[in-house]
Amino acid sequence: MSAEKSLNFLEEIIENDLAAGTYQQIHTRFPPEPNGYLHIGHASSIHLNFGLALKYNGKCNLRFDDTNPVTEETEYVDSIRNDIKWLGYNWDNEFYASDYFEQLYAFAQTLIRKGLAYVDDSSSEEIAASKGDLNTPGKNAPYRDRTIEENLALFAAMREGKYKDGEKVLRAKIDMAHPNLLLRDPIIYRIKHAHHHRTGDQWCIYPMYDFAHGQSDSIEHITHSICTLEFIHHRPLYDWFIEKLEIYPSHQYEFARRNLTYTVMSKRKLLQLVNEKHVSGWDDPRMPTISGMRRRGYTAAAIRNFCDAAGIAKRENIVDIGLLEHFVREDLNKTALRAMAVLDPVKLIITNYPDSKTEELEIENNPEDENGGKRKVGFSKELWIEREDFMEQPPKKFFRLGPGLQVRLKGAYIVTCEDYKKDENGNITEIYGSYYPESKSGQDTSGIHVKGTIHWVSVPHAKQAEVRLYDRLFKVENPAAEEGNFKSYINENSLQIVPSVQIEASLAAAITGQHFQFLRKGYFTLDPDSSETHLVFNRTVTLKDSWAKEQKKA
RNA sequence: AGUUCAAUGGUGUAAUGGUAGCACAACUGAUUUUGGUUCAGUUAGUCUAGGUUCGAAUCCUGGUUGAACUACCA
Repeated sequence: MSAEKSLNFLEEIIENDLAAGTYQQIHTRFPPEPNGYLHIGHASSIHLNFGLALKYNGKCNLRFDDTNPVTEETEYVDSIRNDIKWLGYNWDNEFYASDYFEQLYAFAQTLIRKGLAYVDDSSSEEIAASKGDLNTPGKNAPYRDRTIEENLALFAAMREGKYKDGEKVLRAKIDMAHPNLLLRDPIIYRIKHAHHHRTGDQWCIYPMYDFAHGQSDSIEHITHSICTLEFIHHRPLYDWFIEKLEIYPSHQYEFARRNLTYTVMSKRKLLQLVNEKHVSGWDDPRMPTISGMRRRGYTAAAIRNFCDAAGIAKRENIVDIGLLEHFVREDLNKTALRAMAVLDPVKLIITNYPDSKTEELEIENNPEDENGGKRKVGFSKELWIEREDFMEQPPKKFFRLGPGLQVRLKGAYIVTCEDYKKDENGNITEIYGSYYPESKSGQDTSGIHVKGTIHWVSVPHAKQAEVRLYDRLFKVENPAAEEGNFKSYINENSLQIVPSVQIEASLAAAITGQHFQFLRKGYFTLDPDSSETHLVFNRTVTLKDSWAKEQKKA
């Protein structure tokens, strides 16, 4: 009965391939370079590659594209593995491009033997100069016509470490006048006397991306090699190597990378934010990294649902961060335990409640979950309530406290505001009200109906915690597209620390990564910075607030 | 300027020559012991000019706009 979900262009290609019998089983791969942390864009690619394998009963490899020893580190490998698992995916095989260095070397020799590759002694500058430009064909290098034997010997000498970095390169012999600059005799091997995170000092020559990626796909019999749009110009080269090497014909398909409003996504820019201390690290809760979002309190399910809803296509895009937040709220609404916390406290004194009396009230943990159970919350004469829940001169539709106004205290009683006290600066210091004993939650016989319910924390029962409120990292929707440096658009108020928030006692038992909804205030999670004596909560996302909207209009 | 790719409500994404749909956002209203949730509803779109066709978002041609490509990065 359910409406059939439409296919994206890759699913269509796959279904056609499967139907035509081109493949019995599809095989995809997620191929990160271990030179940084994964972000929401990678999540999109992970969800795509692993999701396709799952949907079509295929396989998906994790392959680290580690062909540049100077940028890659084991630390990144570990974080990438961890993030993928956290997102809920398991790879069929874990491979490294560096596993294939010997094979890749042999492929290069094959190309030389076919007269399709040569060693070039030109400097980097000379190569760039002879490359031509978008409108000018390039010129052949003087070393282009060396004999096969000479090339073989020189390439072997390169491997043996006879030359310094930059002294020689191996180039594919294609066409220096090709309109696609990438086919103007691309460099396929370069000399780097550098320590590799896995192969150590075994090699001093390393294959370039173009000479490693397609061949790695081919070695692994990847059927659908999915990458982002900027590699579209590489596809002819990808195909050329496979054709000339006569190896398993993997195919490359490109989709548009996922951009989000109010953030940046390029690794280079994210690295700058980290290095220049605009954020506390890769896992700063404001970062669009998987680790940052996890710390912020986003759930893996929310991220997966987001990726699913946003879909994929081939056009440039920038998705509203609000869509991600929607799925975070949707997931957390179903699962997060409710609790009460007063961020900006002011005291409410219930004048007709006995001085020494306290009560243990039972309040539901999650109204969305019938089996969620209840918790005990202490109640007494003096309560903390939110400063913004009281107004001296309340407007028409203000359903909170003000002189003469009535509200229900969540899970407790209905109170009427009678009086309030101010200091010499006009700040409210105390609010006084009286309660109706017969209006107790769950056994209300008062017959009174109130429009508003507010949260509260009993003063003698309260614990304290630090709360970190996050706003968007940038002031503009698309910082990367703005004039000038993207960093000039950083929102300097993206982190607001509230050092002492009044929380209900049950929150003292919170554990890192646990999700809560602080009633009426938003979703929060315990930050790893917390200790036994000092609790720190991150605000994951606010609740939707139609009152705030109403006020904005006024 | 060359090459390549793309263009559907504010945003993202469907419709595969035959009723332009879905989600988010926005806006109404109802329900609500969270101004949350839930429910009902409203607004809003095929870049442009031609062509093919009984019929075009879809195919063709021109234009416009955007993106990518000139790293010994991936």
